[in-house]
Amino acid sequence: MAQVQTRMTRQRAVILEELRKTKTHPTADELYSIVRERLPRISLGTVYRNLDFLADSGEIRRLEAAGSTKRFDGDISRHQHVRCVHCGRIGDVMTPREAPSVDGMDVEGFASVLNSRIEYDGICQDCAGRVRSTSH
Amino acid sequence: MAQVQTRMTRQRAVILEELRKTKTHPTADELYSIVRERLPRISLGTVYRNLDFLADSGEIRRLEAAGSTKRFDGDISRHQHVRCVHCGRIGDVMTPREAPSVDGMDVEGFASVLNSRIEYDGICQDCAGRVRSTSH
DNA sequence: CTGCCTGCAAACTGTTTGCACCAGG
DNA sequence: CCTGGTGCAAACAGTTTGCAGGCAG
Repeated sequence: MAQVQTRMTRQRAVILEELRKTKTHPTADELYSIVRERLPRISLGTVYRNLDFLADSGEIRRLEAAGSTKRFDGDISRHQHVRCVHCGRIGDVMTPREAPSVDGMDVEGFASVLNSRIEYDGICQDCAGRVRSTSH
Repeated sequence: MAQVQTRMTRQRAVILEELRKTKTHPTADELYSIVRERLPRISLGTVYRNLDFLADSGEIRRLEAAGSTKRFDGDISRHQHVRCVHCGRIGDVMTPREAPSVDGMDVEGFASVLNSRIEYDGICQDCAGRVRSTSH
């Protein structure tokens, strides 16, 4: 169950460092272009592999958010997210409400309920501006 | 802004009917194979187009759930979902907790917060059985 | 040295779209 | 009829993976 071995390659280190530095909850692609400025020859596959690795080992968080593209967060402290319904961008909620307990919850067809989470939908400032100018 | 015109084709009717009949919150693909039993020549593209259409016109609900594959719900009443962390399957929560209000919520970078929703993670019975037998 | 990790490219999955024909109202 | 909807296939976007060589420890 524990990791057999871990190699801190330059790629892995830079990915982790840049993810922790940014506050934008980037997709793998976005992080790829950020990291490429420091490691021009890194491949997208490596970014994916390391994001998976880092998420599995608990150093970063895979966001369980709606939307087609996965996003990642270098901040693993417990906090909640707003997601822009137009572009999928994610922001941090500063004053989180308590998510309800799942103790004793019983759902048909489910063996167990592990935890709950509050998700917020919103409109980010960029999209708000864009909608105002576009007829939509 | 209103729909210009709407044609209730056989395909659209069957898709809507089958989606309302099932309780499994199917993906487009799953619904495709259900519908194909009645309309063997229907195309997957048509299923996607109609799911989009029906969701936009409010007759069905696109589930804003985590996971890579979109799922749809023929039940548009307000209720909450548990999602299996292994297979993505979705179940209905029978006794929903109230989702917190978003009045006056302010998030940096966001113009507005529209609504909140509680999501539950769980393990469905199928996966629970499978995990027990597999070493994982 | 050893074998985990990388770059590269091809493969895959889920979804969208262009086009010519079809059929609902 | 007329124009939205359909089937089909090709195109896309995001992600995963096989392979040969590279580098961390």
